[in-house]
Amino acid sequence: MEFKEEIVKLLSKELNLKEQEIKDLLETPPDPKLGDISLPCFKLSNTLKKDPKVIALELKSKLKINKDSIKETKVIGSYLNFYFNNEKFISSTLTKILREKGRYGFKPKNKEKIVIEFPSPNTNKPLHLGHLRNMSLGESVSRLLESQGNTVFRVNLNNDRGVHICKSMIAYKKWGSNRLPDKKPDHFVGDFYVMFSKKESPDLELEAQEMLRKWEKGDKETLNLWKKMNSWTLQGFNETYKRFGSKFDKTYYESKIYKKGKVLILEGFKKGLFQKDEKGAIIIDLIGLGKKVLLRGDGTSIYITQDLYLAKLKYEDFKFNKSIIISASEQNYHFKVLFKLIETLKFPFAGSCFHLSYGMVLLPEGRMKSREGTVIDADDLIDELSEMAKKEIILRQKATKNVGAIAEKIALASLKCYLLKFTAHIDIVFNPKESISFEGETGPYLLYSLVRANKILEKLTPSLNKINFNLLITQQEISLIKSLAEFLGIIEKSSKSLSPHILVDYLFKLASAFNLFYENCQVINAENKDLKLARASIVKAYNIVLNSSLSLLGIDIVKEM
RNA sequence: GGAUCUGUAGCUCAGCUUGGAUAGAGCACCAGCCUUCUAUAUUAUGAGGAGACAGCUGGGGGUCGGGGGUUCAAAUCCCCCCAGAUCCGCCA
Repeated sequence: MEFKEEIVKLLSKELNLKEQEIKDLLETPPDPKLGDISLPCFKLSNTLKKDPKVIALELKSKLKINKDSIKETKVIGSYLNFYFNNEKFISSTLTKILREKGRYGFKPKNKEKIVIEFPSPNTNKPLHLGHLRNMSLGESVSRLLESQGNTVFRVNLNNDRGVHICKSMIAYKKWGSNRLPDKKPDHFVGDFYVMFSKKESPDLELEAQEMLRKWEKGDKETLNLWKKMNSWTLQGFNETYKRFGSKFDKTYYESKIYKKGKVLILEGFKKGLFQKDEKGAIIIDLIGLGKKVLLRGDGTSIYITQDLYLAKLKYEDFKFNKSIIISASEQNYHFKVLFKLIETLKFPFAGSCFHLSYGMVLLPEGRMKSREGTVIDADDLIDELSEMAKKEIILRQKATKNVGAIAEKIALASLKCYLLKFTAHIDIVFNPKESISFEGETGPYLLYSLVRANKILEKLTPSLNKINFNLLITQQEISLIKSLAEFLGIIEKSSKSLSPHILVDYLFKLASAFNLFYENCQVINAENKDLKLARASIVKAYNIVLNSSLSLLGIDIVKEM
């Protein structure tokens, strides 16, 4: 990075532009033969009124470069290209990584406080594959934000009341014969939801609505059943959260807050921000978003009412600078309305809310539907992947100890990596077989390359003060080191744009650079001791960056596989 | 009908915010590349095991959905059209 800074400073003197403006102009050439950093001169030609080629040539002759860090400059086409002094670049990059270790790429604490809400499930059925995408994003985005110095609060909302909850309850009441769960308790509850849906009729629907009224009136029998079944579901959720590595700083319950949004709407109505329609409901006419009911004619609240209150509650609890909600793209419209409402009410956090929307996770067979029971259950899927990993390990006759524990880690790595490697907002088709393959752009591929690196480090420990970096001259060594240096820009970009896929994408490139190095440059059997140590320092640097990265993705590493 | 998103290699996707050098990966396909031990009458061949643990190289394959526009320059910006997904509920 200091190389780039140096170029920026030199150029800003010659071009009479701000450093940031220069920085934005600079790019990385598509081919290393074209240099390490390049300045396209097309835009400059607009203001300087000269042929871009001429500008590049003039700059080249004017610049007083320090040969110590920039080996040479070349004009190719209308580009002015800078070539780093490799020796200097290598030693400064590796020294930095080996010194900073796990802090490499991380920034010191700032004052930014960010609340991130996920996965906010309904408590009438177990977590499914969609929730896993939600949770993978939630955890990795949280960690990425923390890596850049922000303080992050993870919060979860249990949607634990409403007609959908009553449906599971009705089915249990009718056909459950008061049984206790004989399986994972959230699955037990979910079975009754599916049962209800399969037998759904207008009468049953009415019964569910009637039960909701009883619940809201505080009917004891209904409340007891609700408490019992909800505690089963939540207990099951907690097991899954633990297995998947999700933790929350605070959990909200819809049942406790669903009435409280009312006041906010009524206040807004008094201020004349909202209208009443002919049925007495309070509505708002949002330009471009249509008319939206905020409070029913009978005075009861709806989804948007509660979400408005929750937004305010989160602000009161955490005084955040930024609030992120992770939910499926189906809800894009809902959150647009919510944020518009927050603006209309002029809440102090207006403009600081962000919906991180993710696309649906489809199966090769099509969309999952929980009411039809065609959902991919989260626990079952992890079990299945774990089993597949186990078979693979046994097939390869490796890791005879702890096969189960290793298989579980591989399964989770496969899953998380697959769910994070795509841009969040697109729909994806989940392919279990592809996700767990040991080849290709997969979690196991990354884990495996880390294992390889670690096996070398078990036999050789580089010590910083004895390394002769000048011995590192092969193409594979240099390109791996350049790739390691890119981590700084990647972690920043990935965090800033809330896009773990940028990091994942980079890791595949990095791992592939490492594999090339591994193939071509012997470490343990290197010609002499100095080269051995120098190369081991690259391996160590790789180990550091990959460890950090996997951790940022919420992926646990393995020692062997 | 309206809104949002998506369309890039046979398949799955990056790249689009901020327009720049031959449009990149992975999978699949084709052609290749280590050392050593064991089995085989021998050669061709090649099965199984081991290694710093399952690696690598090259190749073919593209109307960047279609059309128009802006620009010195468009996958990227603007407009129109086509196809798919989602939403448009006093459900959550």
